Amino acid sequence: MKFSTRGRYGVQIMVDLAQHGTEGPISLKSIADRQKLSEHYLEQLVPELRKAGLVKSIRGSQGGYILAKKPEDIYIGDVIRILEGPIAPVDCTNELDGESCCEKTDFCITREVWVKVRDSINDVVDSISLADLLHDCNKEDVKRLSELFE
Amino acid sequence: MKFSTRGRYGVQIMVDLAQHGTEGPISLKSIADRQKLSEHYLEQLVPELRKAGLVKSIRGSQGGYILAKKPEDIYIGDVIRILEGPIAPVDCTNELDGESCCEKTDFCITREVWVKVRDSINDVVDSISLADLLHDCNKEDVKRLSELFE
DNA sequence: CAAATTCCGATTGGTTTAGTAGGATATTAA
DNA sequence: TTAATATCCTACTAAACCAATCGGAATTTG
Repeated sequence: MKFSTRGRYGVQIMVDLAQHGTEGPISLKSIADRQKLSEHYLEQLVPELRKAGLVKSIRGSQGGYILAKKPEDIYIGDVIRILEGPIAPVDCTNELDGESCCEKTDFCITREVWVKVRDSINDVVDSISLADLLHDCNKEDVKRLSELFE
Repeated sequence: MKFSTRGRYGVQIMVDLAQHGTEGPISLKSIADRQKLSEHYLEQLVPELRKAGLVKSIRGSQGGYILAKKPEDIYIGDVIRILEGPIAPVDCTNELDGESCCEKTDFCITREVWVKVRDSINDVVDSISLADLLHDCNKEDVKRLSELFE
């Protein structure tokens, strides 16, 4: 029960863009350097965020990416679902009715568990915006930075 | 973000045992037949549930498995964690402090997301007992059975 | 003893994951 | 106009993981 690197790196990319977005387009290279990730691998992920309308790209020299919306309007759930596909702890929770997948078992008694888990995860990630994360991050940054001088 | 078959089958096994547990030891073969699963594969899973104290085994002819506790005292979360390992959407949420894994990123801003997801999943699966599932199942069974005669 | 059953370790085929390789296209700056 | 910097795009690959299978050994009942 793990998120893959796609969702994790995706959130890191968005946070990085939010933190540096005031400085004009941010190149993948600079994100990869800061976050210690493979630039080439990120190249596979960011276009999907672009196609989904979460970031905009500027090609060519001095180009890069910027957020397509305010951090307040970008939810972590969207980032994760774009890169990982729908959040569904088991496949049959994706379907509208549980009929087609569950004829094997006793009327799919266990389905209730997976549906509740699915809804709970989606509720959490859909309740956290990029702005929420940044806000906490800044407070944390200040705290840790000040600790360095104690 | 999926549970593997280990957790899913594990819950199915426990539900099956709860449904038929009054009839003495239940063989894996009968569970595998009812749930349409590979008996040999289940053989890998059930011993782990036994070692964890969730089921008891009776060896030899006419042997099988029975629940080791009342269905009210068996929580789905335990079944899943025994078979899948700790529920942690990313690895670093397993650690007591986020220090050792997160030096790469900007003070691990994103960790907050994964911690909340982890806690939310655990809360859900730890709030559902085997008895809860059985209760819902029986109502559903009755409803569906009656629909067959309409 | 024969059948049924749990128990145990090794192996396998397939899929997924995380990344690499190599280049095409677009833009800027010198 | 040319060199440098970027995004963009399609393949490919090595390693890990998953789901299951295989082949038996040990235990108990009838």
